[in-house]
Amino acid sequence: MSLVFKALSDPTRRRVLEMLRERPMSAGDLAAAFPVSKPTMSAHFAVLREAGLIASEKQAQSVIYHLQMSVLEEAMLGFAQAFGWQLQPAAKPESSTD
Amino acid sequence: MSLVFKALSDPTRRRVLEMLRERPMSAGDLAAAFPVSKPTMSAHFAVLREAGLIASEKQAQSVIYHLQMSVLEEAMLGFAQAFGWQLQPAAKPESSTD
DNA sequence: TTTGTATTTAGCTAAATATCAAAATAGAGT
DNA sequence: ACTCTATTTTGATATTTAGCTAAATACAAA
Repeated sequence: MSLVFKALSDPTRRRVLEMLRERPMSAGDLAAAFPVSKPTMSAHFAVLREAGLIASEKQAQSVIYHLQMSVLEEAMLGFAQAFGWQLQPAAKPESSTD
Repeated sequence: MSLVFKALSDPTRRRVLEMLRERPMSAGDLAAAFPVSKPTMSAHFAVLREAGLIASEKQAQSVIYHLQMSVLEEAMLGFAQAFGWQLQPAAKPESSTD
């Protein structure tokens, strides 16, 4: 749980999670969306991975990251419970179905 | 929001919040519940205070801390919303009414 | 005003974190 | 076997963090 909150304490990493909520994305595509170097982004991915919040699969040269929604949910549920809140998990977002 | 998650990333600080959910407590009483020095606890209180999660009032020699539930709620609501969850806030816990 | 109790600040160390540029690795394609 | 592209690792530096002891502050009480 500490690892999850630590991971969430950085705005870049929170934004990465939000982006991955829409769809899986490659490390490069994610990195391109932020004003920091690719090695720095790689380190952020590592923090998220170690917290269990994202997972990766290799696809040709690329590394595709995807959100592990269940881990995020469990951490939030666990915490919410300690404060007597109820959290109802969500439907997946529509990937701009226009 | 980053400050809140940063504050929550330490188990001692999370436990402090849980204890303050039951009732306001003095710095000393809180400190006595953890196996670290009082200055260390004071630093934890400062982190929680800067995140807005607790507030203090002076009472004679003591400093009484209390939870700012609304700040915690708002941070959680904000985050939950970004992931499409619903969070319903809670009743205050019974302070062992036996 | 001296003493005692409660809490914080100061000053320190060790470990962790965030960032970068440069080098290394992994795969595909030529 | 090269060469390109994508990503991570390495090595360096700066900052932050968690912890400690000792000193300072705040207030009450004697």
